[in-house]
Amino acid sequence: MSEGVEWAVHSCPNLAWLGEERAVPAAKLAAFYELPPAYLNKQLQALARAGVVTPTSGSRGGFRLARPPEKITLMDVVAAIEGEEEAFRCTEIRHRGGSDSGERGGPPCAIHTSMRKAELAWRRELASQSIADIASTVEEHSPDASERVRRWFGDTRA
Amino acid sequence: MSEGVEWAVHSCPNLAWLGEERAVPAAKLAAFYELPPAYLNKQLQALARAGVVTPTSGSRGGFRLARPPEKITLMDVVAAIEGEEEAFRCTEIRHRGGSDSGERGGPPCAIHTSMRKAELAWRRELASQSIADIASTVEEHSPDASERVRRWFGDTRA
DNA sequence: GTCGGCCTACTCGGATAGTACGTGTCCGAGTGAAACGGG
DNA sequence: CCCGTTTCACTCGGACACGTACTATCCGAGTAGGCCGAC
Repeated sequence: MSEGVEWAVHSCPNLAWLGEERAVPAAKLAAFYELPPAYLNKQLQALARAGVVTPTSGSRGGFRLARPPEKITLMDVVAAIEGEEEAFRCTEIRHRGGSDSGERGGPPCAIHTSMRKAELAWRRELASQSIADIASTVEEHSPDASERVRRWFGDTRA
Repeated sequence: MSEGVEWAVHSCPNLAWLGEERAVPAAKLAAFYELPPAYLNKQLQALARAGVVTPTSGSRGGFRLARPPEKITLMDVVAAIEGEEEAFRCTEIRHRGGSDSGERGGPPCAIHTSMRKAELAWRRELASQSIADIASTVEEHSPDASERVRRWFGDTRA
């Protein structure tokens, strides 16, 4: 799995804490985690294309969450970066060479079915957890997290 | 996910139907599915390293299942090809730059925990399905599958 | 007829190129804000 | 003092190199089986 997924998921709770009315430049988020600014920008662009965040150009521009953090799931973020297609691609090799029984389609590919079943379990688990859940868990362990984030992103502004 | 996973998983039920006392060369399996022989051989080598199949050299050599198909899970095969490490790698970016609270470790990374939870659901689902289950499902839909496989792999031998 | 040795053909196994995708970087188009000047 | 215009700095967005890992291939080491000859 791409490393950009980790960056994108980490960015979201910060955007949530900073509120929906405030835009954060990719460069500032990158500085927060010491990441390559241009490359993090690329990942945020992918989030924007997927409708997870909304971009704003010009001065005081940046990215903000497109909807309340309760409505954004980990599945949304992962799908935005990795793509919607399933990881296991069935190329129907059972219909090739000596294994071909002649009839196309017919019974579904048992292996494809099994792999998809596992992948659906993964997707279901990711879809059951929202950015708000992540933010809550973090604040539960360190209650000053949101305040620290707000201060850090506010300091360099003044 | 690598395409080799599909090839490896498809190969296993065939090895199961052909019995444990009979070895099948990689080249013959490749011909069965019209795959690059040398490359399929590479995947089978990975299965051998993981202890899923046992290789045999020399004439009448090849690969056979290392244990009964009921004891081989999809997880075993996928892990043999893709590796044991989890897909989402947490690089602890939360402890870098302005996000660093000073204390290493401390509370577990909430994002890592959530991603791992989803991945465990995936692994559990894969581990719950054996090669024997796959073979049974296939035979349920087309009862002559095992017989056809045995005949095809036997024909070129005589 | 049987046994031992040799030879051959066949198999895996790892080392070696080619290619697609993820990683990282750069510069330009567009925009919003702020500064400036005139009314 | 207020408003319109201009300028400017800042942001995203897509186009451009680089590295790694998957894909594909080839050739050599090793082995099991079969053949041949001697006993």
